[in-house]
Amino acid sequence: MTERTERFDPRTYEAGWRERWAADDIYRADDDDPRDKHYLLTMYPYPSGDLHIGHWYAATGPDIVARMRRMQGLNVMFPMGFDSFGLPAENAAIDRGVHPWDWTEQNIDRMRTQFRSMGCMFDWSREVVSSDPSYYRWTQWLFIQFFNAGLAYKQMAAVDWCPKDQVVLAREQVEGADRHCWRCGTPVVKRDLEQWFFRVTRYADELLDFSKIDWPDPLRLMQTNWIGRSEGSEIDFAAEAAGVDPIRVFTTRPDTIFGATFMVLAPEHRAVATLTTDERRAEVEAYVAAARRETEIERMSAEREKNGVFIGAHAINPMTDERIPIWIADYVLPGYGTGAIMGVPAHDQRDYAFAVRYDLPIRYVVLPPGGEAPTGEAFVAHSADEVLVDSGEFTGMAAADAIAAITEELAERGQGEAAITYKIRDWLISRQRYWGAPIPIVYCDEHGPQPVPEGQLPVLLPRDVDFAPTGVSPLQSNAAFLAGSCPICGKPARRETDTLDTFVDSSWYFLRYCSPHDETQAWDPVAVMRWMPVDLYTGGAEHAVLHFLYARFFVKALRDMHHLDFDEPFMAVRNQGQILGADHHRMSKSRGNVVNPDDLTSRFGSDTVRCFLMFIGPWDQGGPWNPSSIEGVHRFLGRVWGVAQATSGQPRAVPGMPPAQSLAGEIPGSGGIAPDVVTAVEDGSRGLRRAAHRAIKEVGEDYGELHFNTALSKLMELTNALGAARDDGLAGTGAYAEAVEALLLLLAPMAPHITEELWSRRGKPYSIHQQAWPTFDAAMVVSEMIELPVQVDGKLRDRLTVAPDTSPEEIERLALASDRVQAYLKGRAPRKVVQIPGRLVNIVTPGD
RNA sequence: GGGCGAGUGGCGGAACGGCAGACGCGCCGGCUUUAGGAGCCGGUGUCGCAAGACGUGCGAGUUCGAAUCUCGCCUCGCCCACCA
Repeated sequence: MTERTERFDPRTYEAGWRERWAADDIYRADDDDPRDKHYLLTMYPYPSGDLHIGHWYAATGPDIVARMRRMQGLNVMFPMGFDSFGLPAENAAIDRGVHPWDWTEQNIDRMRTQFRSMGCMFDWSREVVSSDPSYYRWTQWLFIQFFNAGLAYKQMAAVDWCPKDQVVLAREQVEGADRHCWRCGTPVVKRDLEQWFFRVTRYADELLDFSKIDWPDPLRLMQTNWIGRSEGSEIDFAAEAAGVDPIRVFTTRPDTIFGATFMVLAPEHRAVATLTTDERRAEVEAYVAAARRETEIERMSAEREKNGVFIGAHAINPMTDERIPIWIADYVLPGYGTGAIMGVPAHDQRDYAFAVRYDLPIRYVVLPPGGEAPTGEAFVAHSADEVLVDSGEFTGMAAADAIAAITEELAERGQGEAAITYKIRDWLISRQRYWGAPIPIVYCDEHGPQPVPEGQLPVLLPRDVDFAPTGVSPLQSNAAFLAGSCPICGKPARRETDTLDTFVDSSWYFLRYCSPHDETQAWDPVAVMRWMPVDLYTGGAEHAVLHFLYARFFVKALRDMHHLDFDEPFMAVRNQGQILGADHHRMSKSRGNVVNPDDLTSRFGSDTVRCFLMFIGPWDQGGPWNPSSIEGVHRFLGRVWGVAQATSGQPRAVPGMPPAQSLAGEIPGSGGIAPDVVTAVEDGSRGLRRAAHRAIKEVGEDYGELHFNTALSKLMELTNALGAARDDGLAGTGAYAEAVEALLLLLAPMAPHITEELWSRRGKPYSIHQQAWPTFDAAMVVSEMIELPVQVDGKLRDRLTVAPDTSPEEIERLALASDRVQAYLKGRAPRKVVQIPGRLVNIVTPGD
């Protein structure tokens, strides 16, 4: 008889095991553990109030890997914390009158509890909270290091301003064609403000080098495009007016210089004021003023018609010695290149449109060999066989060669040089809001901006402020906070009231995890040497040009300041996909499509939710929420529950079979099968063992590659094989026990509770999560007989069942002997026989 | 406008250039159950009684053999976008 087991009800055991794991501290990562370290990191979340299903999705993947690596004998650190500075806390305070401190603390408490219900192996003893003074003290210390190294500076600049959030934004935080705020979606405007920056641009070149790290291609590509390196030349165009400096332009196509028939300056270009002639001045000033008033959206729109104003002055084309008019136009951006261009309408679409509108000459100077100048459009091809025409001594030269030759010629004359330009700008880090780390600077009337002495850190964020957004920092409303003193002369000095961008906090939290309780330094160098760099970092791809860029910059800058001795923070990065709402939109409270995991776990238990999330599809893909198959995953765990507790089985409808019980104990379990036992049972147990060993091989590989969906499908196959084996009377045999134990160990990372429960019920030692990962026997993985497809002209026509070591000659003989093959050959000899060992045979007919 | 990625059953999705559709959902049939639910067994790409034919967005190509590689289209998604 199949014995009765208790009904499968995860609610009876899940919470109990979680409590025991926490009490026993089994996930603590010990600095002194002699085994090899493995640092697994998943992005710490913003404590928005409730854990949603996306948090589960993001955390379960790396948790599975962490658990497997631990079972494989590595000393795993898998920490968790909270990115707890930021605007939502402040907005909640404004909307609901809760103080940001309290709002944040309540949310963290709540989310910590919810996180624990997932059964993830986070080492909570290492938790960091970025809004805690014990953390931001060191964020401030880091700012001072950057300041002292010349990597933090304050400058007046035209910056992006979000009118709704009343705060400046970094360039990376302005998104989309309509230039909107990354947080609230409001279109940004330009403002001239004095702001703090980190000098990211100094690291532009090194940030382009991904050779030491294993990151997803799309991520590397996005960063590369964002950094936007362009190689070209800077060229001086002499101004016609006497006593005026030449105007320098940047171009990637110096080979087209003979076609430069005008010059365009950005309206903000500093030469505009001196070059503009008196009769053009009124119009020019009006245009400049209008350009400054316009929003970024209006200015940057590509669809917009080009417009500009002639400033009355002329420059000299250094190659043709022609006089060319100087214009200003807002399609030339002040912050890129030199803020000035040579207008080559024949070879640039924008210049072409501008020239057509203002009737400027268009001269084609680079064409395909033997080609003719197009009419009505610019020729912007970049193929290698373009050739210069009408270009003086360079006529006939290939464009690629001309780029170097013309640049060299200009360099010899002292009128230009090869140059590299980047799109990336320095990182704007100051914010005019309350809930962030105060920038540790004081302003002395005599000594200017001075860093707060390190011994006086942290500069505490005062509780008592009016944080209604007014466009100036709320900290200005607190007189006591404002009153600092100059570290040089001791006289009263006003404190900086801007706070740091929260991306500064997250640019180093992975370092703090290494020694989170160190009160004397940002990190203990020994601990950082022990744990860093991160072996695998997982998180959402939405941070591609934000956090990933900043964190790399931090590590490289700190290395150059001799605070770190490695180049890259994250050796491998993988992005999980996003779980969308059932309506295929991003989950958001306003859409009402947010899925709350608490409801699901109370119905199905945490294991089912974990497995279901991993089964949805490829982890890096995500997808819309569709809970219809969660029942199937729950049923699977129910089958695991059943097969793992079967100690004997009744052969089902197999006439003439001896009772299964009689076999129990006779089969030692490692291949030594009693010779006289019924063949069917022998085959069954060998097949079961093969299934188990295959699963060990493949599930381990899949976990390592983060292919959780296929790993689970293979665990389902093993479970189904166990179910069939039980029904064939194999429960109680050694092979059966081996397969059940393999199943439990392999499933443990994904479903930690049920496997612990079943492991314990089998009388195995606590904890399954501290057992060694199973190993497979390669010989066990191969089948005794394989089925070989036989194709005729690439189409499947028959199958052969042969031993894996059958010779090719024998396989060919068997294949040609097939009636079905002969039906297509019609007595002729094959033209060719293709064999892929172990895979298939293809017989090519002579054809008609 | 530029770049990147993806198109496979009713659905989520499998498939080192080698048996397309693993695994699961759903559906159909059966067993069990007073019923509902749950469970178990079998079936399930399309057309066809069958033999068989046809099938991975469309069209070409490479190959003995293509979902997979190449080229050209179409559709969807993401990123960047007057970056000289």
